Order: sequence, then structure tokens, then C-alpha cells
Amino acid sequence: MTGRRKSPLEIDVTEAHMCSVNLRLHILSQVPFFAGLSQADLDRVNSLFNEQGYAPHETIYFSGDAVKHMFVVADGRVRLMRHSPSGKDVLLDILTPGEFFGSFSAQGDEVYHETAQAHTQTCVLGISVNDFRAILEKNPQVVLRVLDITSARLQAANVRVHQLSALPVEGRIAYLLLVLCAKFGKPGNDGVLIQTPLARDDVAAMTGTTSETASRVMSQFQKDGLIRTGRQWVAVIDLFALEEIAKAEIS
Amino acid sequence: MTGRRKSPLEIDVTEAHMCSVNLRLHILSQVPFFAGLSQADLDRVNSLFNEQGYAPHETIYFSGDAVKHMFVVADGRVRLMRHSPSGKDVLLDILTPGEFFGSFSAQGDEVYHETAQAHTQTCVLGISVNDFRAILEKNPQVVLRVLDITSARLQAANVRVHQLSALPVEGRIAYLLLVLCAKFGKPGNDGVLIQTPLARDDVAAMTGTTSETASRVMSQFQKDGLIRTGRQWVAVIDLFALEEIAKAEIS
DNA sequence: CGACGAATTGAACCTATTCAAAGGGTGTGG
DNA sequence: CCACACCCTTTGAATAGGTTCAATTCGTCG
Repeated sequence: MTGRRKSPLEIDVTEAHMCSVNLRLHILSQVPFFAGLSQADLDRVNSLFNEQGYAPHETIYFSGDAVKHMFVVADGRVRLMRHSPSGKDVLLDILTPGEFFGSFSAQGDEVYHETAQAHTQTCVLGISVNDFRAILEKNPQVVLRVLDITSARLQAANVRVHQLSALPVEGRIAYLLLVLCAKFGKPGNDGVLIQTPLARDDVAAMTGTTSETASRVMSQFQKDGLIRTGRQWVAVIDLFALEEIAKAEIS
Repeated sequence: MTGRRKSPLEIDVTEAHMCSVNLRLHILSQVPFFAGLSQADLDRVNSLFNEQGYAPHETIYFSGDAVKHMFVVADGRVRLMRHSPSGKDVLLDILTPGEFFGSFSAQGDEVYHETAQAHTQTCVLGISVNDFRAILEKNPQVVLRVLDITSARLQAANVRVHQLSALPVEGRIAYLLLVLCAKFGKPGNDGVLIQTPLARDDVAAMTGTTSETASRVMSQFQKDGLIRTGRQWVAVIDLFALEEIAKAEIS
């Protein structure tokens, strides 16, 4: 019935998207900062989470909402974004199973600073900030891991600041494709497919440009044989060439 | 002898810039994540730090250097920056006494991802990453505080990404001045003086533009009576107007 | 005072945005 | 199974915002 589809993306068409208990435990054990816990601790932690399914474009929380939960992606893709009154939204990140979002500062923020939205069919595990803080206070190694992850994200954010400040659009898009490739890449027939829906709008919102410009740049990349792309999908063919473009700053 | 100076900035002209033992202890006790320690612990921590003086523009470490120390600013101002091959540097932050820099992920990065440079006469306290990690492992509350600070910085970095993506230069500079005002502002005769040397180049490097454009924008701000500015200094007069300009697009 | 570095200002140029219209893939409903 | 409608994508042309290069002015310190 979908034999006509040209898109190489594997899509998940489950209905009410709930995850099995097995999947839950598997996911939690894969979350980097719970990796060190014993099976017993893990079971206890698991019982503190409750799950929730979301359809594409459904909002998990809005920027400005009071902080109540910390979340882990169990299945699907979650978008983290910031809004502007002008309507020009910024896409901070696309999260994949095992990644967490929401509040994770120990102090506890008052409100969320970004909006979380289901990007695909999604199952999300949530834990109240109080419960999460209790886990942090009881398990010092967990805090250290959370700190590591937060540091890495700060790192990545600074790279992005650098690029937005110093690189032209071409370079920023080239770099973005490399990052997404490292995160979502599945080697396929020709090139590495970025296994997530990815519209020109998304690329634009992640690189601080417009969908038209993103389209122009990516069309050029395709003409030059660096990528293959279609509606909502991209596959990277020539990683090395993209690296060169991302690194090349107008001397 | 400096009666001819027009600059309202208070500058520090000490020679070899070393800080007294009293100052050291005072600074360390003010560092947010050592705030909870007992006097005895504080003394022990203090003995693990060694101090170092720097003249303006001296480099504390280079981006790419192997990570060996974590630092705390004791006196003066420190610049954190990233380089580009093109020479277009990005200024990530200007640090003030009590703030820390260098590596602080528990895992330990291999190399520094940014360059630290003295912005003024500066005294810096350094601790080896091993010693610092030992403190983290012994004092869980300290880790929680480090996590909070890191989260706050991630927060700020994301705001910057948002602005670079969605705001025109005018708005970004207006916002920067507000941030610097909150951090360095000293109320004075007319307006709030930003108590740190601040060249047009610096403003440009923090907002992703050129010094010429920064100059044009700030000249306009001055004409409109929003700020007073001279060589290497800025005082903010109309906070509210700047907020309006900065908010023009931000939620 | 004199010299150097910082700031200003002008004009040409260029990148990326904006507005607009046409072309294509996807999946739904007939 | 086809056809249509919807949304994503492409492409074009005009415009604006910022950069670049260059020349001048100004402030600060020796």
C-alpha cells in the first residue's frame, strides 16, 4: 500500500504509542546516567517513571510552563525548540531514545526555557523533579554523569554559537548534516541515511536561516554529489567534502 | 596624574599581580560551589590551589591544549574565546572574580575547547583536575552546585543561539549590553557603567558581527540617548528602551 | 606634545532574506 | 487503483542588512 513511497526513511506507524515494560527497562538501563545502577536500583527507578505517548507535532510541554517533570525519550524523536514572537522558531535539538530533557539542574528552574514537541510517533518516560532530585542526592555517581552530559551539551551549544557567528550558511548546514549523520546515520545502499524526518524548515531552524536558503544550499550539495535528498529526508554521500566546507572559513 | 582621563572606568594598575592570602580565602569562599564547605575544608581546598598573575592579553591556556587545571578568577577579568582560521574570533564570555573556567566535566575532557586570556590585570587560582575531581567525589553538594552553574551556562548559551538565529544585530547588541550591565554594572552619575574595558571589537566578537557595525549601532544608541560610550567603555542610560529593542523578536 | 590604537564614517559590494509562483512527493478518499 | 488535495520543495527576481575596504577623527598614554 505504500509501495510507491520513495522516501528511504523507516517510519513507525503504531497507533497509541505505548512502550512495553521490557522496552522501558531497556531504555532506562541505556540512559547514560543510570548505567551504573544495580538491577534493584534500576527497578526502583523504573517504578518512579510513568509513560506517555504522543503523536507527531503534539506538544509535551511549552516554554514558560512550570517545571514539573524530567523526561527520557523511550521511542521516537523529540524536538526541543525556542519560539520568537516573529514566528521564527529555533530548533535546538532533535532527541533520540535514551536522551533526557526537561529540567535537570539540581537547583530546579521555575519554568521550562524551551518547548518540547513530538517529532514523530513518540513514547516518553517522565519522572517528577522531586523524585529525580532524590535520586541525584542518593547517587553521587549519577550526578557526575548528569554533569558530564550537561557539560557536553554546553560544549555543543558553544560550537553552535561559534558557527552562527563565524560561518556562512553553507558551512553551518554542512556541519549540521555531519552532526545529524553521527547521531542518526544508518549506512545504506548509497550514502549514510539520516534516520529521522528532516524538512528544509528543520534544517533552517537549526542553522539560523530560511527554508528557501536551506533548499538552495542543499540542492547545490546534491548537484555536487555530496548528498542525496528528497522530501523530508537526507542521505550523506561525501562526508569528507562536507567537512571541508564546514571547516573552510573565508580566509 | 590621570586627571585628564575621560574614561569613567576604574582600572587596576598593580604590577606583578598577585593576590594576598586573605584575598584568596575570601574569593574561594565566595565561589558558589565552595560556599557550603566548612572553614577546615575550605582551608584544605585552598592549599590545593596555586595562584598566577597575568598581564592584559596574556594567554592562560590555548584552545587545544591538554587539560591540566581548573581555574577560578581571583581578581581582574578573563576572556573565554574561540578561534577561527579566518581570524574571526568569537568571545564566549568575560569572567569576573569568583567565576570558574577550564575543565569542569567530571569525566575530564582531553583538551580545552576555548582559549582563556587575561582581559585586564588578573590573578587566577588554579587547581589540578585530579585534585578537583577528588573534591567533587568527596563532596556531593559541590557537584550539585557545579551542575547548577553548568546548567545555567547551557541556558545562557541557548539564549545566545536563539538570538544569533532570530535577532538582527541591533537587538543582539542591545541584549548584550543588558547582560553586561547586570553582571558588571555600577550605578554612577548618569546611567549604569559597565565596569570592564569593552571595545567595539569585543562587542562585535560577542554578537557575531564586525567592529564597524557594532560602532554604527552603538553610535545610534548614543544619539538616541540610550547609552553613553567612549573608548573602551559603555554606560547604559535607558535600560527599558534597550529591553524593547532586544525583545522585539524574543519571547 | 606626539604617537599609537580605537572609533567613526562613507561607499561599493555581497550574502542571504523576502515575496511570489510553479513543481513534486505523499497519502487520503473516491 | 487512480486522482486529487495538501504540503513540502524548488526556483526566480527584487531588496535589505551587513560586510568589507579605506580614509579620517579622536582619545589615551608615554
